[in-house]
Amino acid sequence: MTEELSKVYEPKQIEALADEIWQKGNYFHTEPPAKGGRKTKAYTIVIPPPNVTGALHLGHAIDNTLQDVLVRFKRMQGFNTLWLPGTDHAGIATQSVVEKNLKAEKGQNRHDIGREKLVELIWDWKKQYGNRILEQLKRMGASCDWDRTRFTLDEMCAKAVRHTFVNLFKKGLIYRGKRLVNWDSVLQTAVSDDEVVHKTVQGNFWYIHYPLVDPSQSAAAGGGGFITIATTRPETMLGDTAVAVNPKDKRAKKFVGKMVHLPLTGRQIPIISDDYVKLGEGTGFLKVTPAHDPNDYEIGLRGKLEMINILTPDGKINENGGKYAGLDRYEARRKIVEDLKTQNLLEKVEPHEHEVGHSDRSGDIIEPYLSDQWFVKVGPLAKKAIKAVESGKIKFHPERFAKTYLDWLYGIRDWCISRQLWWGHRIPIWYCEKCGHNNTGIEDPAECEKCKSNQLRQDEDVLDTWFSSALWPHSTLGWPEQTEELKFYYPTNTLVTARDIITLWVSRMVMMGLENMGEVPFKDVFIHPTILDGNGERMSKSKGNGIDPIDIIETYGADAMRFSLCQMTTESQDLKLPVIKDEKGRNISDKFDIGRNFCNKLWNASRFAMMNLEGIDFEAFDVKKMTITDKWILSRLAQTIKEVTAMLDSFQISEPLMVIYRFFWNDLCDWYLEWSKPRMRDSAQKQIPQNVLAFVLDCTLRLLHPFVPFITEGVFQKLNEIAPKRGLKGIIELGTADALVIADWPMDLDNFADRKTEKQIEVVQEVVRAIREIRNKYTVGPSKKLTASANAPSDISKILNASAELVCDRAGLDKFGASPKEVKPDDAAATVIGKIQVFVQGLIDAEAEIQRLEKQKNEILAGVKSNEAKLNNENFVSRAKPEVVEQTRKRLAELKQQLEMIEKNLAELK
RNA sequence: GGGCGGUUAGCUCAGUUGGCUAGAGCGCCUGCCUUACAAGCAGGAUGUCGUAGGUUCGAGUCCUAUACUGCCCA
Repeated sequence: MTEELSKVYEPKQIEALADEIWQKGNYFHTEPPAKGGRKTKAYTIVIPPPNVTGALHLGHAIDNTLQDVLVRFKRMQGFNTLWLPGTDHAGIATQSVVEKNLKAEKGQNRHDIGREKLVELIWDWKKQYGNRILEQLKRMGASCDWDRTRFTLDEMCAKAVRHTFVNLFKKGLIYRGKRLVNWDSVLQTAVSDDEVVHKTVQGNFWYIHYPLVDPSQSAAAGGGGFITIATTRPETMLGDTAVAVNPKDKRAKKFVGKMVHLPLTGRQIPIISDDYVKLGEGTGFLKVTPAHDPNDYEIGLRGKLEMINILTPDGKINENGGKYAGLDRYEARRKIVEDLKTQNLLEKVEPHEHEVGHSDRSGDIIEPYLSDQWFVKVGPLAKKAIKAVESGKIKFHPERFAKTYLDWLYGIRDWCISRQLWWGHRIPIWYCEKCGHNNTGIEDPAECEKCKSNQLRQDEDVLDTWFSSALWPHSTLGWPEQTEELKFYYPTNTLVTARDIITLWVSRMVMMGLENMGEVPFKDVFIHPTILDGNGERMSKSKGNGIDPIDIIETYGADAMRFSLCQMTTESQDLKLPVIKDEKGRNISDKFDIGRNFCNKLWNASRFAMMNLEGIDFEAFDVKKMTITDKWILSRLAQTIKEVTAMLDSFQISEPLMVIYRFFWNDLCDWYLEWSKPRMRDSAQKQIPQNVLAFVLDCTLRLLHPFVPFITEGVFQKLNEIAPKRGLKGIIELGTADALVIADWPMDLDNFADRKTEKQIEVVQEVVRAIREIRNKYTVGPSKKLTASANAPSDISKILNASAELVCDRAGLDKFGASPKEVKPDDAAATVIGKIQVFVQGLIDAEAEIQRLEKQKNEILAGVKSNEAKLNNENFVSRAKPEVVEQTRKRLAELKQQLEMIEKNLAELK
């Protein structure tokens, strides 16, 4: 027996209830047909694996809510639906968390305890905290197949990584080379371009004289025996191997081929020409430090210059820096500037604001650093990835993001995949100490494949985390094994993510998916907005403007959070969420009110239904006894189902939700429920509205379930108890299900679409609203019954008279009637809507009435004028589409008629 | 420097291929504790659609320029 539902929506209770049902039924788990799973088409999403070190933030909340909406929608549509969860080992982030703890707790660094011990500690940490974020996702209602949870460092993924590396290496697509990388001197590792954040800092331009070896050259040109260069990093001069000028620079080009003394070093370096030097910028002379600047590096390659590395891995000057060796690079800068000054080689110092790369991880200034790294030659892979999008095999939603992806791939550079870390997939390369050969293999080699020596040393580095993330859609399904899962669920269908990792992750998954599987990893890429605070700034811990989704769930409920997030997810780029502090000092936002209010309304409408469905009997329903309101709500429902289904299929989120919202609130609650109240109390006719209501509510719950799963599941369970069989006998019967999560998505109800009935109800609603407006103007209390009548053309009068009861009920009348001959009673307030005049009796206050009518008159007059202006314009009449002209004529005629009626009423009052 | 967006009510946002008096939610004002819901009900007010040009019978919508703002890339 159903217990009374609580008066106010209590999210905690219903979340626990729904969660229990889902867990018991194991509904999120799925198997491919070959292993006994549903024999329908597959629908697959792989989660963008959150960082194991992370806690849930609103970015995750929206990303995963949207995935869940799609997954629940598809599951209900009958697809064999898999949402595969997991986390990412996040190389640097995780290692530095554990290193920090080690430092704080024991004062040790990683070298003190060694590689093996550190990795062990990180695994311990992962075991303890690694599932936290997944647990948080569960609280949001994420319907992932938790049995298939993966980790980028687990055995399955590691195997895929190993195979990929070996294959690419054997194809010659992985190579080792000296390259300039972004060097983090604190973490002592290369970091990728994406881990470098550029910040504007206040620095200087130091103008330095480089004396010419043969000063007569300069004298001939009227110079002082030196050239001047300007630099923001004077210490790098220790590694200069040339000075470059633009070949078109008339003033400077005569120096090309000459030599200058490099101050403080005793070296001589040539002056060369290179197009990179911009004309008319700076002094015209550019110092070239190929080992410590990316542009200089390119110049160095072109000019075959020597590359001198002057830094140690921890950011000090090395032995190539002569007497500055051993100094920290900034200490060296100071000393060098000082020395230049004493030698009279420093011309001037100018303050200069410029962009400097900082490490996202340590905050240290990034040094371009020449070192041995492993690279993927991405050219051939990128080509295929470009084609996949250009050919339409992969589609971005919104479309414009394809450009971000393509632009990046067009200009792609080789991908540095080695990281000087201990946490990650160790690079499977073994150097032969004897012959120097690089060995690799699926199995660890015991001897050099070339010289058979057993003196092998494995590369110390690990792979970039993105290397394993790039394999995510197929590695998690078992590749390189041809598992049933891989065969059935790959390629996946939709990838849902934010735009900031289109290049880093999306493109790499496409490249690797095509390489390993010969097939794209997914067909649709759904890019959703980024959540910002009220000032349009990204939320972050350091700014203190972040909202913790768990706080929102505690305060408003998970459904309310999901509703609000979905309601805000439009195609616009960003999503601003003004942040306020609650009484506990937590960051929240009143934007979540909308979700909470909606859930409360849904809860109460459901309570109403439960209270009124006592004794419902499917068999007692009789189609012939349906009234206009029944037909109307069914027609509205049919339209809603149609729109919502189409919109969800095209990755719209906010709009379908608002379509249901309006149907549920403005049609079902505001009108149908009210109109059905008296019928429900009448045992002779209650079976009709009861069955209609149970049916409509059920369908509404199904439509809403992807968005607000907990509350809909909870109500659905109650509905199962009180009205086990739902539908309209003789027309339609709803499939029953133990749980809403696996119930069928509402089918098309095209047979119920009834435009004529909807029109009739619209007329009734308009009349009711007109009467209510008058009631309000005259401040008539809700319990006071009034009498009203209407003058309307006979067809409309017929409709109104047929529905007089409906008008009376909603407008608070005891009597209502309409006819084409109806005249305004003397004591009546009057108003006009379209062709209808409505008279509300017993309410005459000439003053107020005149005021009201004057206002209405002015509104209509404005319409008359604008329409007249159009029709008086000959060009409009001759060039606009005939139907538009016709419409305008009709409209004008109607407005004029209304105006006439109002003026007549006014005249009578004056 | 290159690319992609945004600018519509006090706030957050809709506005499909140009076409009735530009919409929603929140907030605001008025009146209601009407036996599902005050997290509610009924009604109301609120906009020179960033600016300037242009195309068109007609522009929030298309084109050009410009301002402010955000993000990505170099």
